[in-house]
Amino acid sequence: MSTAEETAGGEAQAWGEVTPDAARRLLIAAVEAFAERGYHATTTRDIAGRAGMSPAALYIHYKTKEELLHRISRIGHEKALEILRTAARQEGTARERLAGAVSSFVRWHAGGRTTARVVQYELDSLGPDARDEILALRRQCDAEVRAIIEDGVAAGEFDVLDVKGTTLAVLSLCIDVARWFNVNGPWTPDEVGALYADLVLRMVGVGAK
Amino acid sequence: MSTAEETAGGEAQAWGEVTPDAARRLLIAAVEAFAERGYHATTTRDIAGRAGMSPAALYIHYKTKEELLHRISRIGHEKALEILRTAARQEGTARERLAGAVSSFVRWHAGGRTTARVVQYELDSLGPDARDEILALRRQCDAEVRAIIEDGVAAGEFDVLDVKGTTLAVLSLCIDVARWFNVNGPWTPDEVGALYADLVLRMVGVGAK
DNA sequence: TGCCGCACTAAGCGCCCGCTCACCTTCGGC
DNA sequence: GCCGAAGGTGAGCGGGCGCTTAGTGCGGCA
Repeated sequence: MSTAEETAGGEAQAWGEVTPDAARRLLIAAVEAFAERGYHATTTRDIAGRAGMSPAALYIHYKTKEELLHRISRIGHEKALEILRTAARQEGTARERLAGAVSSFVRWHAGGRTTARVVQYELDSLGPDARDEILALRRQCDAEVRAIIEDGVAAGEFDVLDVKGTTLAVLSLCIDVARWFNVNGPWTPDEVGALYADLVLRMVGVGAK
Repeated sequence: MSTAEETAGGEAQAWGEVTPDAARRLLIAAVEAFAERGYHATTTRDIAGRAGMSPAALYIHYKTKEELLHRISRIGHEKALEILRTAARQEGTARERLAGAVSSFVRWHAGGRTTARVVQYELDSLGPDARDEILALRRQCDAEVRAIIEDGVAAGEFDVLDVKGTTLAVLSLCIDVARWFNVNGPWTPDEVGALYADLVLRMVGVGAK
């Protein structure tokens, strides 16, 4: 499970489930454009151009530009939730599960930074209904992490003052990786994942070892 | 110095240095609009309207819409740097200075969330020259925090694996407060500041009390 | 009092946006 | 061999954008 996740290679393989080939190319083009310039600064002409198509082709597969963002956000959040769920349901102590969850979650945000940036930072550009749907997924992510921390506290492994606040801080720390991580920077996604797992364990009161 | 910072009251008093009254009103209107909708989704008509003026009035005081964002970013980053510098130059142990820096930095991001959000998240909307200028200020913020952590390590107070990475994580954690903090949420800026100071001390290997 | 300068407005220019529509090509089924 | 559906294109629409310009009301000073 934890071996050949989505750590390796380009970020494109995650979109395999998007079925007509042209629709997938448009979606990937939109992810790149949104990540580079932001949703509002991206034009439909730019998206279609990156996908090698005319501007009108976009509207055969998607009703509006917002539908593209919605689809990207939902698929991305489902992937993030799956990563956290997989880690949370692993065998082992709360400490091992928390370290695993943080390192794989961070690896995803660093390695798939293009996608993660859109998913995590362009949420406000969605309409109210779509945003509510995504926020529900986000609450499930929060619940997974909180459950691990609560387990650790109940088992006497962790020493935490404020479970809710610490959960929020842990997620916030991981998510913000998408903002600052640079592929040409000094760290690999794996290194940041390991560093952050260590830092988070310290936050819940467990020494580095 | 550390008493009546900018903790109290509305976020407007920080802009006292912006001199013609109309220019200040436009700037505050721009901060609100950028924070709500983002830079690209905000129109100059909206900014002028919030300031109670006609669209054309904006161009008497600012050359372009981007100049507004530039001014906001520079003033905001100077304020952030001042907060960190003040905390770093306080008397006391590295532990006390780090806790003070984190709690006041977080208080600023939470209390002045509208401003902080624009300052921290709309950077990419600036042109290359303006962005470079702001990034220089940001590097100075990084240097202040890193200096405290290095002091703590040198004095044997802190136990840190990777000073550079930990510095980045600490700043990232604080900055991301501007993204999620909600004035109607369960915490006050002071509470988040205290919680985060505790979490950061744990990250550098110092127990809670 | 007369006039200048300046902050501000009403109107609008030129552009590019999201999106549409009439038409074209390809291709499997009978 | 013809036909309709699916997927694509070129041209262009209505509109709102950032920004400009000609003109207006008004306070200060000789």
